[in-house]
Amino acid sequence: MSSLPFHETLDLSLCGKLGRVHRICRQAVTQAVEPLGFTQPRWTAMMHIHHLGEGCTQHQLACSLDIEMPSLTRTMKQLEENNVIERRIDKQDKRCRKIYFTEHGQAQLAQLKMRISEVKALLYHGLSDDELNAIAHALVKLENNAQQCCDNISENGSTSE
Amino acid sequence: MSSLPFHETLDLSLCGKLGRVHRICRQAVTQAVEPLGFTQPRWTAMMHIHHLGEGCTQHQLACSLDIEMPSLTRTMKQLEENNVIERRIDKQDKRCRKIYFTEHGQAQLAQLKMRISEVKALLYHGLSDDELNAIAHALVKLENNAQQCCDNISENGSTSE
DNA sequence: CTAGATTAGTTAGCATGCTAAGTAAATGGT
DNA sequence: ACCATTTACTTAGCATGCTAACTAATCTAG
Repeated sequence: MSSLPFHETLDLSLCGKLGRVHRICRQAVTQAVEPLGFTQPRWTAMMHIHHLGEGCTQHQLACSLDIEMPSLTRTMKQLEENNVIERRIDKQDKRCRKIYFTEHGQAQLAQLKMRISEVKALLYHGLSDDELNAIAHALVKLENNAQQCCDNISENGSTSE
Repeated sequence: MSSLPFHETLDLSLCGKLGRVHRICRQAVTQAVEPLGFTQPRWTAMMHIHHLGEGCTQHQLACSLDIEMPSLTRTMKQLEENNVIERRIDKQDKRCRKIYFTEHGQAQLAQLKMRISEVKALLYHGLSDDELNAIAHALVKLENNAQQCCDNISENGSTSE
């Protein structure tokens, strides 16, 4: 059963497996950081803000997170309500809202980084760097193929001649 | 940038990458079968019913799909409304609803199988069997690690002594 | 300088996973 | 035989992604 080649295994659950692993990994991290008041989209946003640097715009953050603006808007509101970030309208470009950590947010970030690295160690346990790299590259290929797939279909879908 | 080892790449998006690839793959398949009236949960369910054999129960199907019953209930209703399946209460055990394809459903299934195998070929383009197997095994490990992670936390969370 | 296009962000509402809590049937202990 | 538990399924409502359509600010032509 479990010795089937990958493409056979996935015959019935192509996307399913990815989705399932995604959900369960998300849950693992979420459980670890829940006591701090963070859900997955919130902690992910925190880490990316940290990475981009304070003062980044929501647009930059959405690109970094690879999600759409409306998805981000919701998370930003929550983080603001929880008093971990604040958004200040840019003086130069009044459309932009730049993101900063509050003092409380800084402290939370430090906690987050610790907990996340702990969970990450658990998740990656028994997986060599080679395996991790293999997954990463295969995922990138899959993503690109799927992207092309979508593009082709949407082109041919409307202008079919 | 893209030459970072996997664990570095994922530092900021641990679950994110999986989720993204999942979403884009799902979209690729969905676009292909949309003309037939199937969304991802619907076509996946169709394939699994086919695999389990007509007459399977919703519970069996949910296990096969690895989703919860309420998620399945919604999909079953939709498939029934679209006249591709019907559910008959089991004579032996009146709690169970056994699933059968309608005639229309049989025809749709044949169409589905064709389209899906086409998309699958596109998605797997450029990925060797070795790579696919590597991904599959790594995903299984990740899933198991995450599962243990969740279990540990929920144990220690409440009975902490 | 003003009209139209672009860009940043929001709001509204859909899709699909989930959990919690309900119903109805089957099962099991006394 | 009857009450408690378990099982199959449903309903209600949350979480987090999305798209479509909006506002407000900026940019670009003329």
